[in-house]
Amino acid sequence: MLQKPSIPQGTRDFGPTEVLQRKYVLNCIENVFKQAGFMPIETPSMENLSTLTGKYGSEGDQLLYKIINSGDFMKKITEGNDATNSLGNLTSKQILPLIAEKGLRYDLTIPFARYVVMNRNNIQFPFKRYQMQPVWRADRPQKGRYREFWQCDADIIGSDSLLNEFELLLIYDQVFQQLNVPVTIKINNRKILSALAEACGSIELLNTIAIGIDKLDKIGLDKVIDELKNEGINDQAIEKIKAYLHLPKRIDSINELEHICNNNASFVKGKEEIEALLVYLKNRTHTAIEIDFSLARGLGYYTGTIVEVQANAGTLKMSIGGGGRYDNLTNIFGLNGVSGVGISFGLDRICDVLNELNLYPQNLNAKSSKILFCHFEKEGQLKGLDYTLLLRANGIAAEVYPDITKKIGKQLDYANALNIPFVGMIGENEITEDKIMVKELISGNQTEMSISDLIKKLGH
RNA sequence: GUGGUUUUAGCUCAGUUGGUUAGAGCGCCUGAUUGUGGUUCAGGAGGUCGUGGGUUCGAGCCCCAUAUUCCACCCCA
Repeated sequence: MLQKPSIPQGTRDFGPTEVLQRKYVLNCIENVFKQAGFMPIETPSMENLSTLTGKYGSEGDQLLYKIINSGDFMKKITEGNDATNSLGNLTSKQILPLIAEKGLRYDLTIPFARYVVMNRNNIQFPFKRYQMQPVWRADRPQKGRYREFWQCDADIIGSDSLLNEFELLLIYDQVFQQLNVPVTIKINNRKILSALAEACGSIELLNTIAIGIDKLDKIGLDKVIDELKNEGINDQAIEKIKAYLHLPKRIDSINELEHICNNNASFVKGKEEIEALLVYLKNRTHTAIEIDFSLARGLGYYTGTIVEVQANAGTLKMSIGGGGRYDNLTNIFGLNGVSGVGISFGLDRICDVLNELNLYPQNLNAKSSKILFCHFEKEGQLKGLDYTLLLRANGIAAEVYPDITKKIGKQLDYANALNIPFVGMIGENEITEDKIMVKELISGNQTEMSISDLIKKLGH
């Protein structure tokens, strides 16, 4: 049965060019991570569902890919007393834990927290780790949004110091400078948002308010206010939020905030943290850093500094990186009093931006082979093979045209298509003279030379 | 998860109110050039029209289902 091949929605194949482009970005990020003293770890693609569920909010749980149990996965259901009758009455939510106990990881932070708790006795704190691996989300795909994508995370866990925040911002600064991507780094502090929520009546409102004001740049002030009213925020609180959102994106605004938030405890702490971070940042970074009190970020576990990176050029409006401080992430796994802070690079979106802005180095997809040996019969091919091995032994990448053909044009086409700069032609004359006709494809110039001269020519 | 959109040759796309054998450009192959490519000229191959049903004498075109693409929500890297 002939079947048209396809891949699942939201996944992609990467050809040689794309893989090389992705590796270029990965290398850049990894080098900066290493230079800043971070050590690599890797965790499995799948985690126990109990590790993943409930960590990303109810929305997040729905986006988790679940892995159906091996073997007779219906056993636990059919074993029930009134099994056959009740099966139809069970909801998906009730059936799920009976048939699936593993899921694909949704991000790298939760698996990291799990790793830290499991290895706490072998870890030297503060622990600086980086991790570059794919993650999966059962989201509906669109531009810049995939079901399988890579994150590159760096986290420092086991230290409260705001120096860590600074180090991570510096990593953003350096990576995007090296990649030549103009970006804006936005920072805020969850404690300021908590202070606002408290001033509006209750800390319970934090999530509602955060989600609302996070949309400010996208839908505008009026619509944000409308949404918050619909969520049941009272008029007095609305006035406070309005005043909050009217503040210019500058650190000076913090003084106005003091009044809006009644200078409550959360506010005082948040202000302290932001100001301490600014001391570190002063004159030490090149990227535009924006204090944006409307930045909220979705993931629920952040408790202090939050950060998000957006490209200033190109059409991608979504963030290409983000992170923040989480004080209690390891608590859920039974380890208290360990604070961490981390950032993440969205590899796929960064690659999308580089692609659109044409920021990849020119010769990235050039084949490493310097020369292709062409020939007309078996004898020439064998000669070319010996030359190839000799060149490789001298550290020069080379290859032989694999098929025997009289058509030299075809062999030249091949070299052209693959950006191999030289061809070495070996026919009857060359064999008897023990020479190679070396042609440079760009200029079309060709000269006959011995293999030792060729090694010298391509040697450096 | 909600609403819309896309799918026709290897690629980018035409295809009229349903009507003979579904087209173009680029690419590919062959030859002019039996040992010299990127130019030119001549010729050629390649399509179950995303998939499965239905309506019709007749469907690329109309209807239903499904997959996929992109977009807006939701949310997020």
